[in-house]
Amino acid sequence: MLCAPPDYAESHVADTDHPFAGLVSRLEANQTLSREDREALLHLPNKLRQLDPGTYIVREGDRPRACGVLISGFAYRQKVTGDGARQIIGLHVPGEALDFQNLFLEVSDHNVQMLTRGEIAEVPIEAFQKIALERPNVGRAILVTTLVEASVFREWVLNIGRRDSRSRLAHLLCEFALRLEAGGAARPDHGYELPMTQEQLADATGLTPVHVNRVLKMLEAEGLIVRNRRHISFPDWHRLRDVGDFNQRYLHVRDRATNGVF
Amino acid sequence: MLCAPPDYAESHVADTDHPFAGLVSRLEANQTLSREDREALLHLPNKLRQLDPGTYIVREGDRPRACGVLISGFAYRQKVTGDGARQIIGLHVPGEALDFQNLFLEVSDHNVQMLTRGEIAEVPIEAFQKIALERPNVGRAILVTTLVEASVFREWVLNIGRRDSRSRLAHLLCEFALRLEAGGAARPDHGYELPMTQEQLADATGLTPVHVNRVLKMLEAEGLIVRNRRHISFPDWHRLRDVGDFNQRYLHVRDRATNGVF
DNA sequence: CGCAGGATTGATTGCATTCAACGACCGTGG
DNA sequence: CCACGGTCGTTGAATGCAATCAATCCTGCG
Repeated sequence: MLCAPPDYAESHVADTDHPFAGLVSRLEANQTLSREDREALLHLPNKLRQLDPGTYIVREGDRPRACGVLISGFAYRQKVTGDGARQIIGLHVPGEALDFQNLFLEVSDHNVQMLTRGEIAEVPIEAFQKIALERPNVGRAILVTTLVEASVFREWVLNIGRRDSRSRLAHLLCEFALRLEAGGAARPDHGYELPMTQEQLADATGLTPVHVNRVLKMLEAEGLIVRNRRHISFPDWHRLRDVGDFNQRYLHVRDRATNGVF
Repeated sequence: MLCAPPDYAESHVADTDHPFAGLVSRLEANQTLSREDREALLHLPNKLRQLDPGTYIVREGDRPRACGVLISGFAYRQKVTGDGARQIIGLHVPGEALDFQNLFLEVSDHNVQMLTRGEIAEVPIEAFQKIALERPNVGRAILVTTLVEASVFREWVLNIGRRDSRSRLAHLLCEFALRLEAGGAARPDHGYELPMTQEQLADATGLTPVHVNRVLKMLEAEGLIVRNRRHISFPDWHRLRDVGDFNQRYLHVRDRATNGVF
C-alpha cells in the first residue's frame, strides 16, 4: 500500500484515515490499481452507520439496494436450516466488502450479521456496479476477491466435513489469526481478542456450544492456547497449526513477507 | 483448433453440436451475451481430451496452464486433510467450466477429478483471460457464475454442518437433480443415473460409506427414492425436497419456467 | 471360473449431543 | 453500594447418531 501518486500529490484524502482505506488496500493485495482506480473507490458515495452486535446487514431473500463495507468491528455470514439450526458460513474483518454477491445476483441466499459493534459504509449498488464495470482493474479485483472467498468456503466444507472437533476449532483459530494479520494486525502467534461467544464458535464449526467449551479446555490443557476472558493467545503456534491441519494456501495471500512463515 | 477468423459470419459452427455450446448457454443463463461474445467463446482455442474416471484435471498446488471445460461426463472438486480423509466439495455437470479460479489465482487450492468417463476441452488460460478482460459481458458472466458457485459452497457448509445424515443425502440428491435439469436434462422427479459410488456420496456428505448405504436403504424403505443399480428416481419428489430441507434459491437459477415449481 | 470393486449387513465402539444445573461476570437500577 | 437479571461459560450424566471393524454378497469382466 501507500503507492504515492505518480503525477501530483492529491492528499486531500488522507489514505489511512479514509473509511475505505482498508477496502482499497485489501483490493490492491489481489490486483494492481491505478491512482484513478483508488480515487474512484475512495469517492464512492456512502453512508456510515454504527451497528450493534447481531444487527442484520443482509437477510436471505432480500434484494439489497446497498453494498456494505465493514469499516470497524466484525461480521459474519449465516444460514439456517428448516428446523432452526444455524450455521455460520464465514467471518469478516474490517476492510472487507460484505456484499459483492448482491452486486450481481438479485436475491440474497444467506444472512449477514454484525458479530461485534462496529461501523459499516453502505454504498448504493448501482455506484459499485458502475465502478466495477467501467474500471477493469476494479472489476478484476472484485472477481479475485470473490474467488478467494470461494476458496475459503471450500476449506470450511473440508473442515466441517472431515476434521474432528479439536482440529476444527484449532483450524478456525488459525484462520482468524491469519485473516487479522492480513489486515495489518499483529502477528498470529501473538494472540488476539476473539470476538465470538462459544455458541458462535459452535455455529461456525458445526458443533454444540457445550462441546466447544470442552474442546477449548482441552486445547488449553494441552498448552495450545491460553485464554483470558475473550483474549486468546498461542504459546505454540506451530503445533496449533499442525493440530488444526492448517495450510494457508487456501487464503491466497500474496504477501511475500509472511508467506509460509506462520 | 477451430481458430477461424472472427471477422465475417461463420455459421459452419452449428451451435448445438459445438463442444462449447453448453458452456455458452450456461453463461447466457447468467448474463446476456452479444452474438460477437458467443462467437468469441465458440472460437476459443482448445484441445479435446477423453478422460477416464478418476483422472486429475487439476491438482492442489498446481499452477494450471489451461482451463478445462466439461463437455460430457461428470467431474468433482475435492480436498484431502493431512491424515488422508477426503472431502468432495462440489460436483460438475456438462457445460460447466472447471477452472475459473485458476484464470485469476495462481496456485490451485484443491483437486478436480473426473467422476465418470467423459470429455473435456482444455483452453489455454491466456486465451480465456483475454476474452474475460476484453469482453465485459463475458467477464461479467464469469463473475456471476463464480458467485453462484460460491453460493453452492455456502449451502454445502450448511448441509454438512447442520443437517443429519438423512437430510444431507436427500439434499444432495435434490441438488444433483436440479443441476442436471438446468443443463436441459429431464425433470427432477423423473430420476437420473447417479454417477457416484456410495463411497463418493460419503465423501460429498461428510459421512462414511457404510452409513450412506444404511441411509439410502432407509430412504428407499420410506418410499422417497427407488434405486435400480445406479439409476435413482423419486416417487415423491415433494416429500424428498422437504426431507432434504431443499430450497433451490441458492442455485440462483433464473429460468422462470421451472422456478420454484420443484 | 475367479477376481476386483462396490454394496450390504451385523456387532460394537466412541465422539459429540442432549439435558440439566450451576457459576461467573457485567451492566443496570433502586 | 449492592441486589438483580441476563448472558455467557462450565460441568456432570446419560443418550444417540454415526463411525469403526469385520464379514459376506453381488455383479461385471478378463
